[in-house]
Amino acid sequence: MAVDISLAHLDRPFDYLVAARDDDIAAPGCRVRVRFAGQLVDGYLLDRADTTEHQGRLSYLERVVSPEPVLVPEIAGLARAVADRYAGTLADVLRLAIPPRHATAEREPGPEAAKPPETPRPGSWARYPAGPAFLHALAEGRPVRAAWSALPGPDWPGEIAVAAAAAASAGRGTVIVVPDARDLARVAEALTAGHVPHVSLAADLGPAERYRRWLAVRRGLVNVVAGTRAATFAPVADLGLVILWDDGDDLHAEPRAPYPNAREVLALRAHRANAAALIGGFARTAELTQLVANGWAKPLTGGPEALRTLTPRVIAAWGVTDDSELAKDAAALSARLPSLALRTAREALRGGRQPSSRQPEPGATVPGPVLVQVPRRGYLASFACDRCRAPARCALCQGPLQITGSHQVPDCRWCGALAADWACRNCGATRVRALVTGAARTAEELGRAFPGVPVRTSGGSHVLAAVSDEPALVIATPGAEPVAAGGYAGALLLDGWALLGRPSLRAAEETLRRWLNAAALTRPAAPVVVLAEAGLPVVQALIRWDPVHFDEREVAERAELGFPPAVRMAAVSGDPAALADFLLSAELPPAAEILGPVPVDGADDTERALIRIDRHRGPELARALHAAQARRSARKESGAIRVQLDPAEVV
DNA sequence: ATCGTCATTTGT
DNA sequence: CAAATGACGATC
Repeated sequence: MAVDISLAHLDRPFDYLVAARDDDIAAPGCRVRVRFAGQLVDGYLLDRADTTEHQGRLSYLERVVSPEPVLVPEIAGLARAVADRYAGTLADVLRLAIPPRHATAEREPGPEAAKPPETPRPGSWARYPAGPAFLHALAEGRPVRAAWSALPGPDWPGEIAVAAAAAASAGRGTVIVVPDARDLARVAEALTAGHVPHVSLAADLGPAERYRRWLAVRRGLVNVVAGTRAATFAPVADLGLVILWDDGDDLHAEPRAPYPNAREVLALRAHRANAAALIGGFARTAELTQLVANGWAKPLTGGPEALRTLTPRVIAAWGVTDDSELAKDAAALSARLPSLALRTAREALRGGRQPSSRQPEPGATVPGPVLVQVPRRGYLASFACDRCRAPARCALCQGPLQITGSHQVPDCRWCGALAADWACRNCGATRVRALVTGAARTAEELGRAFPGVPVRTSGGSHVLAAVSDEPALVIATPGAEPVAAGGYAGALLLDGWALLGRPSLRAAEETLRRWLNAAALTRPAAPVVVLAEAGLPVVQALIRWDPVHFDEREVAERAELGFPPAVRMAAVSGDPAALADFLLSAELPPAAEILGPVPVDGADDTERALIRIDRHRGPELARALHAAQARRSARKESGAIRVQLDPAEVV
């Protein structure tokens, strides 16, 4: 059996005797209680056997908590593999995988088994040249794996539903994971509309309802599950397909140990279960690009005709050679809203003519709501030239500037150099300004610029799911953009600097992801103004709606620099003495490179080291880190050390 | 938390 | 030299 103790040196099965009275209910997978080192602890029965390797005396199981076999073999194996991948313990992963028991829900018989749907029609998958073949493979139960670049527009939940129906028509189950509750509602609605029997495992269900639905899945009464990241481990019977939407969203990263990411777990799960996979979104991640490069997944992208007709018309606020807009904006700059953006919004709101050289869609001139994407509150203020608003960067290392504590002079976030006699490399001005652009202030300013137009806001604790087709300004932070019933008539992406200026390895990729996600909500050929320079590769990728090539370049660059996903990184943190001891005693593979340790900002007495190793030696590194944790926990050494593989932010 | 093992101390 | 004590490590 597996005991529920997350100490690395106890992360292995223990043998117990089963009393005669428990013999018929003690089935593999059920919850049990045992005396372990004097204490009563919970655990899961992994297996029954007639013999033991153990030399000493065996204890009896204290009791069988419930005969319900909640830990099915597929998940037991997956959880072990995830623990190994992330240098964590099985107990920690099982806490993420299996919901708390609810005895009342367990006694209920559950719903009747649903009958599988017919093979679905391809529908909007027909717009993808490889779409019909992909569905055909699913309906035949073949383990096809797709890196999906979804076409812009509202059809993706329906496409997910069709894929799940295709797998179901082959008698196979599907796990669908989306970032948040609003996406989940869309997918659940599409499944219902497509007559695909399913359960939705939302995070906000009460414990009873959550366990009731989860049990219906475990008991094989439903075989399509949609949910947020906790659904990654849903014990779907005869898994045939895993689906992950918007795999770059940081909500897919589990914040509890051992910090697994839904994409990695689902890819591992599909691989182990010989199931198909559909992973993607409007954007691409470096990790998914890597899976394509390895040959694990094949690209599934829209046809050129579909791309041409469906994508918005993206306009960068500043062209590389075009100073005329910049000159016009000189006055408007103080208001942070370039005249092009205001003009575009005005035309979209009242249904004006589109200044397009291409054939405008008839719908594009119909008035409608305009989406305005603004930076999330609490972003680190980034700095820009006071005159031309080019990002202010360190003269020595090109790092981003910041203002800390009492200093009036900005310093570099990367190398720490003071930017005392800073001069703009673009225009020569010597003053910097902080770009503090909160949603509330932008809303206020836009409201004044468009008297009589309703202003709706979505973000933070107040998130709108949808807005009507009436002309309105819809101000939203990234990830909180409401869906407009008939698509937005236009969009303004105002957070370019704040996003691109973030001191993160993923800044460009993440910026493109947020832009594409917002731009995908517009009508075909609707104008989208992005406040960034047209010459930047990330802006070009948006204009051409080509996240794949952008990301391929990104991955190649990261490989040259020795950044993930070309290498595997581990972050190890804790108090300085414990960390030093850990790093010294850990028998890391010789190829591992230790960076740091350095103090962690904002935490007293905590340091962090990064460990870098070739991607193929990831398993070795994880094993060594787990062994080092085991050594520490066996010696009851004080001061916890946190080990995190693939840390999200490697600055 | 509790138990067993093994080295060390203590009592004859 | 045997019994008592205690440190340590494993934990079924």
